[in-house]
Amino acid sequence: MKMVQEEIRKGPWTEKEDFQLVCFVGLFGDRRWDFIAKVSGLNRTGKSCRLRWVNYLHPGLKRGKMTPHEERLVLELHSQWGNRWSRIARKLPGRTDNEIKNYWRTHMRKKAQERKRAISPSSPSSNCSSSAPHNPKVDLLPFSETEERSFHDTGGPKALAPTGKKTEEEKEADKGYSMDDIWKDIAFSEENTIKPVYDGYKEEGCDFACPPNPMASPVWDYCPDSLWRMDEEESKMFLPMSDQFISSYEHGMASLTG
DNA sequence: AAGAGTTGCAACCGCGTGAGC
DNA sequence: GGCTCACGCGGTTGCAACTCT
Repeated sequence: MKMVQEEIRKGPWTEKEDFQLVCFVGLFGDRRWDFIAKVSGLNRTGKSCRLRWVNYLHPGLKRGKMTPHEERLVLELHSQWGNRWSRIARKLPGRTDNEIKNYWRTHMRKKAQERKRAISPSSPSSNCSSSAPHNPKVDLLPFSETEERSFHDTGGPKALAPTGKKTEEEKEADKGYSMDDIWKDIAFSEENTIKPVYDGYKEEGCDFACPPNPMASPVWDYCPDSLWRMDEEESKMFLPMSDQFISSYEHGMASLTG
């Protein structure tokens, strides 16, 4: 029993930590993160544990490149919802909000650069007349702000509807024109050439109905199925036994590596 | 081959929200 | 109703891997 509070660990996770986390999530579920962080013996915050689980260790995760279908879906949904990454992620089983966010940023950065290159040689200041001097991001916009496209500034088409109650998208729009609105604009212009492919994933939540992916978290191989069927009562028996997991991890590694 | 620049991704941070007291 | 705490989300950063010169 350690009496001295060790320093909270940060930075990249080790395989050992991953294994510990997977096991304890199996025992206690993926809700009580602070609790898991404490009892697991990982010197991590609950937040950090949750993030690691959601973005990397979750069994339903797909890994690897986005498929063209997924890419289109991201564009489509982003044009509807804006930067609601978690919401978008629910429509892409096996993809995380972080992954989609990263994809979007890098993808759109590229597009912006390409667009800039395409525009700049012939008309370096052609659309500057309508842009605010203190708002350089407007230079990237492929079109001036008009009512036709104003739904991007308000988070999507729904926001155009004159409803009494503000939708989440409307609230989002109240925040003003952010950097990401640029990406929205770019996406919107793409949208005109890309046919929507949204094919009716279940509306409610992410059910991870995708087939098990062999690329998904390797740590799962080490964790016995039976762990996942334990109820909380049973799991209490394992509470003080994080060291056991470590040794079983080492055993698992040893058997895998021969 | 080596250094500089770029890209992609994992992880952290800050804030908003909702549940429990 | 107000307070506290944990969780979830979106934005941002850091760094390893990759590409270019």
